[in-house]
Amino acid sequence: MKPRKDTSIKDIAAKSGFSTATISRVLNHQGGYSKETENRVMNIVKELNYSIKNQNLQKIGILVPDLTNEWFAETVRCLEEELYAKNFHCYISSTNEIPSREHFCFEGLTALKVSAIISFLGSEELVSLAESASFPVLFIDRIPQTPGKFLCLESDNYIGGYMATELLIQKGCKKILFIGRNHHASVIHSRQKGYQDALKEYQLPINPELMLQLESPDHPYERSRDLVCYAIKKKIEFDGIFASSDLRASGALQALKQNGFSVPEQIKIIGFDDTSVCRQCYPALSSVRQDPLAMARHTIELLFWQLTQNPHLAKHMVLPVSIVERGTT
Amino acid sequence: MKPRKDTSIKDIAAKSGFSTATISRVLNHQGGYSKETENRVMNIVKELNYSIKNQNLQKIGILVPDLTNEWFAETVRCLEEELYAKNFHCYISSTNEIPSREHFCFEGLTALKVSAIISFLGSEELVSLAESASFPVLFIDRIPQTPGKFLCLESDNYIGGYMATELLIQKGCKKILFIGRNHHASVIHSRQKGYQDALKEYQLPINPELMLQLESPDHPYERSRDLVCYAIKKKIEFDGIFASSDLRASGALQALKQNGFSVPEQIKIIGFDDTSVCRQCYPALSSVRQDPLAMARHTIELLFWQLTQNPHLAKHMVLPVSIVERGTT
DNA sequence: TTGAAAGCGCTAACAA
DNA sequence: TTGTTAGCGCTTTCAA
Repeated sequence: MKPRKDTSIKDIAAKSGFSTATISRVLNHQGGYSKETENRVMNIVKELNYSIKNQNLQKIGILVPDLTNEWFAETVRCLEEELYAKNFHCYISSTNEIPSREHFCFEGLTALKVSAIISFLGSEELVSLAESASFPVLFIDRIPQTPGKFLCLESDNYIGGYMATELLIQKGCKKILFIGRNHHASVIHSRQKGYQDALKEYQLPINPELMLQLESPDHPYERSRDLVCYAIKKKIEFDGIFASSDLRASGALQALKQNGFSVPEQIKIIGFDDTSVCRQCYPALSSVRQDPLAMARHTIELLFWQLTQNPHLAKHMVLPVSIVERGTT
Repeated sequence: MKPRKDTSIKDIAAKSGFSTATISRVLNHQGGYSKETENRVMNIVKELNYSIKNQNLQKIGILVPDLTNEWFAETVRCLEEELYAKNFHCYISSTNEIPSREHFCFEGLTALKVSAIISFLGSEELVSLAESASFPVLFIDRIPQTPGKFLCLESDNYIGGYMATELLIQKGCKKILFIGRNHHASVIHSRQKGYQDALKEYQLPINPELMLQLESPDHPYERSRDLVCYAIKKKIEFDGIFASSDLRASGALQALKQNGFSVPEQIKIIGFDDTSVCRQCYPALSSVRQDPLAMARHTIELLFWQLTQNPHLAKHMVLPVSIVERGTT
């Protein structure tokens, strides 16, 4: 920690002999100066340790609900890599799943003068903030309920839910438990819709007793385990479980083991996201994979299309998912 | 996404009848105006959708090596909560464990005109960047090798390593495998030193063959599992494992199960960090707990002390760790 | 390719 | 409590 007073472009101008205008041009890569001038200026910039504070970096804000969720963390990481390759800085802000925090975080990113925000949240609040922003907002994963006006990108959660359920049915399951979460986010609803439609398609009854909902996003493993234990205690019968996330599936698996059920012989399980926990369970957990890297690449592609071509672009893109079968099915 | 041209405080001044100076004061919460003025101004600010872009928010940068590591993600989350309570915005930047990215990320945060940076990285590079910064940098977890000049905060990794090893010894282990990582970070070295000193204290031999090092931070579970499988194949004998992280411990546990060893009867295991994976293993994993919330609280306390009192404060703080015993010991 | 000078948006000193 | 005014740091225009 050094100077109290920051060096300004005036200092660089003085030391280099150029005018502040030239320094400004060089720092903003605007062109209209010689290579030699650039070198001289940049050397003095380093020498004086110019704060960069005012340099116009390319900035992207990333808004997430929860970084302790591995799928978010991994997708953010992929986004960072893609953005780094284009020399964009990215700044992450997390609401920690607190809705009232969304406004605060969005304003925080806005204050950075970012070129765009990539939002993993699509609440009404955020849609309204995005509408009045002077830069594009791209929604991914939890997209708005009416995606019409914005760039939106999501995995095919509906088909994922359908395929997961279909797999369990094809393996002989007749009574499939669904573990969801009470939340307005689009992703959970789509997965549950896929589950219900698969049951219908195979002429199995849709039993509300078999659709369990967690109340909070915290401790998905423990809450899900307890929920399944409770279902067993209540003598609810089932021979398959489709959980809306891997951690919930893993908790369910634990509940079954504790109660002496054999997996996959008596009861089969499949999760969603294909995160690392799948490979750490025993038996290893089957899951619906949504690829973080593919998600990140398409996001950045859309974003740069937006930034460079069409400032009023609206588009809704759906990425395919795939089944990864392991020991629990 | 709306206006091409941002509204400025001039617009608000015109519309409200006040001068730009008053608007500036209100926006920066500097006081010296009536409650009524504030309300009038803030209403027009909302009405005109003033960009906030220039509003002087209180900003803190957080620099982390890897957000997919649960301990980092959880500690960052706690930091965010503490900072939110003080109305500070925080901006997270991750190097994704790539050393050459440190400069890029630090500059990115500097460009935001943050009041301070909290860094989970303490490399030479960062020390040099911190020295020439015009704001305080607080190092936590992976603190610099010569912490003298800065605010530094870490868990007692040495004692943690010592206690973990001691616990295994007291439970009867004579040949304890250590799983570390080839990295200059202070934390791993301290844990390994604690391991070695505990062995010495109990007059057990320090066998280099029993100290395994992972080469990369990626896939700790898989790499650790493979490493232990390899050790078993090579007929290296051991009856206890101290792993320098929970995921490495979990991978080791998996390797033992695959090879037909019973845990904790034949071989005991303990990890480090006490992350959620400990409760998801079977048997549940014992671990050395370093509390994310305590870490965050002390960090913020030190930081605000620095920001409000002494601008040239240097201090090295060490937080206690505790053993959490579960099924693997 | 460069500089002088004007301008923009914001802050701070001072006066009322 | 508020406005006037000067000033700061940066960008942009215009002329050379």
